[in-house]
Amino acid sequence: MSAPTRTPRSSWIEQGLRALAAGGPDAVRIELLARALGVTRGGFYWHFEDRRALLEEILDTWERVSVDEVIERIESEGGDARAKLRRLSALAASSEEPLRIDLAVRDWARREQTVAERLRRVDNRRMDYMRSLFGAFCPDEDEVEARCMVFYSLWIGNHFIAADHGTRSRADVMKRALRRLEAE
Amino acid sequence: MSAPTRTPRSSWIEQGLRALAAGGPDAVRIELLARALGVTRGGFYWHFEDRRALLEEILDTWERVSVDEVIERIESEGGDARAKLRRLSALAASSEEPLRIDLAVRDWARREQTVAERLRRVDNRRMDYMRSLFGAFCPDEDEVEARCMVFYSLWIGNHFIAADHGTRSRADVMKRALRRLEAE
DNA sequence: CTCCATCCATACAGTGATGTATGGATGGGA
DNA sequence: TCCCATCCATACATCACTGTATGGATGGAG
Repeated sequence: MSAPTRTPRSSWIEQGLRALAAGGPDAVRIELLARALGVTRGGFYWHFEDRRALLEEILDTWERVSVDEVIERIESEGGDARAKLRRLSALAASSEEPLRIDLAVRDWARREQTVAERLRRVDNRRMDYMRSLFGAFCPDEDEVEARCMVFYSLWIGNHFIAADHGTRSRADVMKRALRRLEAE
Repeated sequence: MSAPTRTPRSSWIEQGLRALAAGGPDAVRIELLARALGVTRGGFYWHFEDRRALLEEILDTWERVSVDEVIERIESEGGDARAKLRRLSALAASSEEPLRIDLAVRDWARREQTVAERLRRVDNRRMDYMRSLFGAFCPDEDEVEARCMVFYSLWIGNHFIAADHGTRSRADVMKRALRRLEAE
């Protein structure tokens, strides 16, 4: 062991994730990351082969974290399936960075096959978790699948849809939309 | 009148929309559009002030067309509200260019205020149309709003979500998810 | 046939990024 | 103390694109 690694690999990845969340993959520019980190690009090419390699690692960490992060956060507080679903929808309604990364990756996946595959793995794992929650109080498997899709679509759509709702707030509309998903 | 306008304004906009659909706003590069049109950038700057101006006009045409296009297509074939909703969901399930533009704009709007405002206008007009359809057989206004949100979220989410559904097809799951929206 | 609106090609200067090469700087371990 | 792993700065060549300037080309109107 030696030298306290001043701007380690992980710093570049973290900054890259921030850039991805803010402006999509095209905003992940080494020059800009370096400026944000207060250094020049000098060290970057010591850590990474090229920009492509950074993008890969950014996706690696996203894929590794984005499922566990969500599930652990929900599971940690206990409660029954309905309570967990309510917390999950509350989490999905927030606009924190992890969620913004999620949306950026989702758009990115539309034009890059490799990204699409990662997204598929993430979505499948999250779906599995949701299936377990809905399955806890809903016996019909087709119905469970449909509710998962509605739930997840609301989760995503909430952030991609810009409509107003008259006197109602978005939160109210979401509440009502989610309510019937909890039925027997 | 004179000269048959070989590569008119509209050609640049159309090509721009294609690029936007395929790769997002960052893919709308004048150089590339010119190459795709078989000309050089020479004529571009005769038609447009700069790249920004093209982007504006691309959004203008998208905003002008993307609502009417959808509604006219649904209304033209008649039927009752439920039939129209079924045709609307079928249309939303397709993966044609207009829809891909829609998704690209949706992501773009997350980082550009002016784009977000346009999207808001479009989403509000579409929501109004959906309200009229659900309102035709659903008396409770809060319920109408919730169903609109679920419907529209499925519409959008269907393309941003990459999950599999075991033995079921996505179409089956969507069908089941949409079914209960048609209830009294 | 000529003219003019319309459009195109080319050349140029400039910008902001990528990736490479090289010579440090820095600080903990031996 | 000095060595070496780790990281940084700088300079360079290159690329892709933007916007400007200018001199055509083209073809219908008159």
